[in-house]
Amino acid sequence: MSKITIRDVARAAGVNASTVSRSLSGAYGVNDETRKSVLAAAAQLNYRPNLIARNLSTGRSHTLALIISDIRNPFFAEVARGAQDAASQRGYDLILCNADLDPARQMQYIRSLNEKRVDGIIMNSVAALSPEELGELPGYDAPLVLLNQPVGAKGFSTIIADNLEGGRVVAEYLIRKGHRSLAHLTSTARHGNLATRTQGFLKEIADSGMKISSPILRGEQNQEGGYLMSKKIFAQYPNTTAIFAANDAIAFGVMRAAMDVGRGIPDDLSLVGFDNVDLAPLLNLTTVHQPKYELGQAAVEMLLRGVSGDTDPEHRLLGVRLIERQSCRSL
Amino acid sequence: MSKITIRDVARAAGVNASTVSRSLSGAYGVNDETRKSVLAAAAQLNYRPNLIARNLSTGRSHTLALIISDIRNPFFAEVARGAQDAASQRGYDLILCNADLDPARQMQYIRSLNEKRVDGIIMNSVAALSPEELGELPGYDAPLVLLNQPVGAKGFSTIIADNLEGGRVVAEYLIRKGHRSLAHLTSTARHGNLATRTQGFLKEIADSGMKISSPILRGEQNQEGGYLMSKKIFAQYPNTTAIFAANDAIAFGVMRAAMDVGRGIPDDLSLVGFDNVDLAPLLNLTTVHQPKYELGQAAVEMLLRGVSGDTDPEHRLLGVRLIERQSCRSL
DNA sequence: GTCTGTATTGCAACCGGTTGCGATAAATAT
DNA sequence: ATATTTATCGCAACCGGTTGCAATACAGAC
Repeated sequence: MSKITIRDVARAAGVNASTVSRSLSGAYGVNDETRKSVLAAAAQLNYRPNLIARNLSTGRSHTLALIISDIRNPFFAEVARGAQDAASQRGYDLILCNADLDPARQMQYIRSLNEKRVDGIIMNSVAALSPEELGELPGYDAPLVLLNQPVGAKGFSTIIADNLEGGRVVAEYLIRKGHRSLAHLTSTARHGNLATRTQGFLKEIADSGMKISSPILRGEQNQEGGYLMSKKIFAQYPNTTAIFAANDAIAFGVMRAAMDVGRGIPDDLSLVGFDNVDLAPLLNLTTVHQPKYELGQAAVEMLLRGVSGDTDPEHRLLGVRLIERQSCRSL
Repeated sequence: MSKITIRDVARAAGVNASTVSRSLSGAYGVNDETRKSVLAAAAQLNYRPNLIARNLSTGRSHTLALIISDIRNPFFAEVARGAQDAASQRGYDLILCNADLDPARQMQYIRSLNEKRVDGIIMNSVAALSPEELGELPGYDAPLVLLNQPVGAKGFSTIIADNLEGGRVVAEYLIRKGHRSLAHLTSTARHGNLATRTQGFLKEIADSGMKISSPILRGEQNQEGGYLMSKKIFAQYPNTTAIFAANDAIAFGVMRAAMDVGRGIPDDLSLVGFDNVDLAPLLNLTTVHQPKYELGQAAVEMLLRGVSGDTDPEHRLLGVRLIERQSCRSL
């Protein structure tokens, strides 16, 4: 169809291709009248620039990429939306990549996206990468912003919510409510994000100076995992009065398990989640709100700062806050 | 960094750039030994092909795009995941676009994606487009697959779940359970997808030959909308025994409203949703399952069939099924 | 009237691949 | 031994833009 090139327009307007290019880009150095006639010719022919050609000569693709584990996780959906909005607003497109926490696939995406000359990449969960893989990262051109990565000395920009503070406020809240037999449901300690919440939680308990029990269980970080871990808690620590789930998905699993065994929330069990996903309000779950949309948005901003030449890494820590609903009671 | 071009490799291997190109692409017509040495030189120099350059000469970008309203809608997240998996498997990347049902933004994306020479576009909800905008669509190069679009004579491929049948089975189910005072909560009749569910629902009621009331309320197609419409139902049609929500989000709003006024589900009110999103099982919502992942997957397959030259439009209707949980009771 | 300065536009190279065609050499046919 | 086929590889154009530099024209300055 539209195989009209800049030279076709040039011929129609009776000028050189370079003049057309300059007219279209609004560059200084072209007479107003010629520009008018060029634009007219372009409109007349229904000319559409070929951005691939432009990208080749300018070296920028005006495309960013987001590598996450799974877009079906509402947390990432919200991040993706923030990122796409920010990108779109600045004239960039966003490529979506689901890597399922598989390091090999993450690296595969990194490689192919670099060959495609994307202008920047936002990547989640580098924690699972091997040292060799991490070492490979700086060899690529596209600037990288690490999402949900604790500040490291890796030379990359990072952005993350304040998980430490988040864990802390949960402990503070539950203690204030009079709970002394807590339990914490989380995932592998290698998952830095969740591990930091655990740290903040335990530190506040220790700092309180009170005698508080808080066994930690580890399982899958989803509903199913929460369900299974809860069952263990009910069996092994039957007098637990409050559970801190490391994310809302786990908390939902706790709810299901509690329903199964006839324990009501909050009457027979208090529960706090983390993330504040869309369903948390519906299920009346008290949880810690993470600024998910803002995470995606800010990640893009940092990336584009990197694109325009600013190269020294930046680290942002976004605030969190406890959203109190009706899943906890005072003892 | 990696500004090593195919000519650098050529120089290192002592051959012409064209030979390098052929060696790399595995094309017929290059001696095994020279290929070996070319590959060795490429590896040695850590050569990475520039796909932008390749795209320019071959005319394909190996990139697809998905235009939806909002990725935060779990329905679209699932579709997106299916689409991205299918694309990735075939060596394509997927650009994500959120257009919020805004026709102007949809068209803006279409235009810019075409300038970027994407190889195909999957688009949701063309219903809102004006006739002029619809008329503009065929002027573009990238093949288009319309998602959730009733089969039309527009010359585009379409893919959609069987909403008519979905609406029908809900009516059949509720009637069989003994309900005679129904209510249907949906959105604007201009939304084709939901409208078709309504059609199927009403037709089955009519076909049943029984005396059944079923007022229809229209509002926003989200939790908030469901909440508000439920309140109206409770006020205006207090003896309604069952509600058919046109999607799960609306149904969740109904749940919240019911909780507010102290009506239990299913004891005091039966409820059926549509979509079977992730949380439906958790909330015990009986609903109609749509093959969301498969919709995205199949859309990509259709698109790639179009890319390889097959141009006649194809229409796929994917089956749905009622998932019975505990949100309805028999009267 | 000549000189210098500025605005406008064209020329041609370049971005980094791909590919049709021709040249060369080696292999096979006659 | 010569003619013809076949395999391999280089040359150069091409994809469709961008951009540094030179050329031209026209202005005002002297």
